[in-house]
Amino acid sequence: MAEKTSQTDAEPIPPQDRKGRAEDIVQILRKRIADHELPPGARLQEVELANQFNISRSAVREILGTLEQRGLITRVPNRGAVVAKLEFKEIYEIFDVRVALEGLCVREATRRAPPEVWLPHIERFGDDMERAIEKGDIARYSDALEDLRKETIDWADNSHAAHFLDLVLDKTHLIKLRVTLLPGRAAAGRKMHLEMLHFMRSGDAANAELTKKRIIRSARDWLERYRSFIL
Amino acid sequence: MAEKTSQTDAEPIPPQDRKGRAEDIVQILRKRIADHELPPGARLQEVELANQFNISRSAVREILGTLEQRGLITRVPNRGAVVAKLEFKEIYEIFDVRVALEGLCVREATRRAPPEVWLPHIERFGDDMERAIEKGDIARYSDALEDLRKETIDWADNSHAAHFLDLVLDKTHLIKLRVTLLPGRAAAGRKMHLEMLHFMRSGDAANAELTKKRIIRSARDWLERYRSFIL
DNA sequence: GGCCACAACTTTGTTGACATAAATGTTCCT
DNA sequence: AGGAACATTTATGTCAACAAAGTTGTGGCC
Repeated sequence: MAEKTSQTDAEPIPPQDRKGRAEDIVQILRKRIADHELPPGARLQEVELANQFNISRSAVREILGTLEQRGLITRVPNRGAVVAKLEFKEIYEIFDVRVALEGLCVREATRRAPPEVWLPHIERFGDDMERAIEKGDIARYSDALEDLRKETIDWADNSHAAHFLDLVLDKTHLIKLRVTLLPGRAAAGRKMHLEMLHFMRSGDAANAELTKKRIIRSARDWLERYRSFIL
Repeated sequence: MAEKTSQTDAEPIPPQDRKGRAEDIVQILRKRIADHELPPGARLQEVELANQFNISRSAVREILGTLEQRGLITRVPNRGAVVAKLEFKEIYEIFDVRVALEGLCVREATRRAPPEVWLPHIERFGDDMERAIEKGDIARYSDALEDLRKETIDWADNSHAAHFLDLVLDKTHLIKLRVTLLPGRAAAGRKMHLEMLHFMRSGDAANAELTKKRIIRSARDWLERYRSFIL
């Protein structure tokens, strides 16, 4: 076995910046788990992580604690931590929660933001995007979607909803991507999002919310239809 | 100063039951914080807690970590943990989240549970309860409400929604109680819940959901009106 | 040859000591 | 007296060693 697992970071060890560093490492691991770079079932060994990030075992332990709270890993006593598996049922649970919370965020964002906020997004989801999707440039759509989501949550100004959405989106990040990649999904999603954005622009919070809910439910239906492909 | 803060528990220290014990202590502290037995701003000192529960400081540390994740305490570096304060804004945020998630739970519970499940609750919220409330027996109403909430969440069968509701209800537990104690609120709440229960009994998930949402929004309005009393 | 028992090894759990930062108390100088 | 610098105290942050549990490998016995 190799002497040491590669150290991602070999800085001169800042003196008392432990706290912030731990926070950073949580983000890194969140991303790796969300992207399945650490796939479900993968073991997270304390000493290995300690070496990898050049931190002490107790720091690793604390980090594992927060990842456990977030539901990203499960710890079995005396056996360590593994990346949590996402049960089928959980996926549907999360869709329902997303319908509720993202709907809330769209509604509130529509109420709070000045209408012109949505103009750049309407532009971005327009004809150019339609052509890009037709050519298979799904990443562009996905990026636009992500930016819109961020801005919406920002304007919704509800830290609790934002936090909870953060938690569930970590778990279903990859599934969301895969659904977007399904043939025809991006085109359908673009159209509906454009519709939603027009409601937002005109300040029609109720219809914006309904449309967002329809979008998420529709994504769930696509997942259901193609589930053998995606899971 | 006293030698030792009183030990709540002086068992012979079970051998390797650390994990479960820590979990218990989290529940205890959750309750104490929710009830304001530990009021906002109260300090939680590590050694003190360690003595009180007869556990090691690192165990306390882990417990404080989970309480922090739950948003019940805030930790400032090198200064320790204090019970988190609930800002005005947060209360409104939580009401909105509750409308979304409890609405979801009522809808799904209505869909999943056999209708007769709600009969005992309808009974319980009936005329007897009306008279009890008139006589000022608010506790009885509050208990019935709590049982209904638990059964609803149970039948809704959405662990994510249940978890998130757990988190926010810890924070607003006391406020919820105080609103219930406002003159007239319990009577109004009873009536609306009875209405909701009839929808649930007849399997009308959509109207049950709408009614639940109306109930929570109404509670928010009461809070707003009497906020100088409650906060 | 299969299987149980035992032993070595690996990994997590726990404890206590030490380091460091903030708060408090004290002293000395103006 | 007032205040700044310093010392003390108190609590948290960090680390490394030790203990316990689990896993794996080996050997003997039937």
